[in-house]
Amino acid sequence: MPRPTYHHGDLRRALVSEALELVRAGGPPAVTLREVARRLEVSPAASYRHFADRDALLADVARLARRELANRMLEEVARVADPDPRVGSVHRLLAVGRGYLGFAAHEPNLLAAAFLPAHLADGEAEQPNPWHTLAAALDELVATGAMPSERRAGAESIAWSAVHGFAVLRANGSFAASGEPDPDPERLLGAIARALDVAVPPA
Amino acid sequence: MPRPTYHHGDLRRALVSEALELVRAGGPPAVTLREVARRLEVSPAASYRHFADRDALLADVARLARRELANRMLEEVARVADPDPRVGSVHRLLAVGRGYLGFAAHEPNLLAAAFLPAHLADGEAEQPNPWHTLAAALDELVATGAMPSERRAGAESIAWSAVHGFAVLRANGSFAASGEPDPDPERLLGAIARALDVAVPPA
DNA sequence: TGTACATCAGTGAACGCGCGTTCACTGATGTAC
DNA sequence: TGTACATCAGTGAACGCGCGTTCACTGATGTAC
Repeated sequence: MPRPTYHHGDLRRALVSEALELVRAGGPPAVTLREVARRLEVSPAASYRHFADRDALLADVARLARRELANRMLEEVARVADPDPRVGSVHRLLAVGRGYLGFAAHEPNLLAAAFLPAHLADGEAEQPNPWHTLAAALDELVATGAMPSERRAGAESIAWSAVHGFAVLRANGSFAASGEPDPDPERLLGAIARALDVAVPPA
Repeated sequence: MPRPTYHHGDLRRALVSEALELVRAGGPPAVTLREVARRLEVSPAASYRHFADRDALLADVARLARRELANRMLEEVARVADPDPRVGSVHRLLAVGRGYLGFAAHEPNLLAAAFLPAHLADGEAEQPNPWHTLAAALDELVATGAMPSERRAGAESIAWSAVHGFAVLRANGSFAASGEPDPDPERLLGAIARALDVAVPPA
């Protein structure tokens, strides 16, 4: 059935979300303007009414992917209910990492897309933002005394590296190929806490 | 000047090494059979005398990249001269990580290529091998008492994740984009040691 | 040492493909009066 | 409320491109006698 009207209504949004589906299934290289148009039953030239070129479309996909990642992290954080501020702050840090790893496990291609270039307009900030979510959790650790303040500087890059590397290596099958078939994400989170001198309270 | 003889002499090796140069400059997608042939001044069909298809060529490139990575790690390990076995074992672990990070910094595209699928024949093992190099360093730590043996299980995935994530995030500009412009690799290595409960002796 | 011939490693032309992008166009929408 | 017209968001055909791969071929090499 052809769409009822000549005009689509919300083609821009439809293009981005169809592109996101293609990424989900086949990674960024799977996004072609022609395939997106085909799925939307629209001519290949139609997308040029809304995006300058393929890269501009992908940039929007990347933003969406980053937003989904950050949301996933925040959901996991919101789950933490411990009333003690210090204990809670530790569990919130772990939750941030857990959200990242969970997202990566369910949507490996979306994680890859999140690292595509951004095309941000000047002064524009992405909200919510994975990096800031991590930074906030680390700040809270210092505030509650769960992490020594000397460990704060550069802590983002340590935590992020560990979690990201784990996600990538698991996704591309490197662990499996190396005889470490299925490493435990919780163990990695514990290792990160140790690296930051954060004492993990018993759950 | 056309090559002196109709036959090339060692086209297979030439194909792989030219492909490796293309990867070095532009990553795996930059490898096309036609471009490789062009640079070697050989017809596009010539490569089919030596490789079943493009993937088979890339698989060989991947092996070479892995070997270069492992060699870089081993070079760094060989630099460690500390006579004390315990102290030496710690420095050798750090050297393994330093080799990985150095390789990644100098050849980001080769690191990516190292993770392409392998096409290993049955029972064939790659030697030297990045994973085994890391595993050996960890074994040595336990043997010298520098790392508690309870930390040994799963230690590869922790160390590898941190180092790989750091390499990838630095290469794709994520740190820079997040306001952490230039995190210190040595700091990361220290964090890994802490995560594994390895006491780092003063250098 | 010389010749016949099988094998090997190249050639060059062609195939079909899907892509991004441009172009002149047209149908639908919305605004001014 | 109705009509004229500008604007907007699509169409469809075409462009040029570079790719992987196949095919019948041919020049060079090496082996048997």
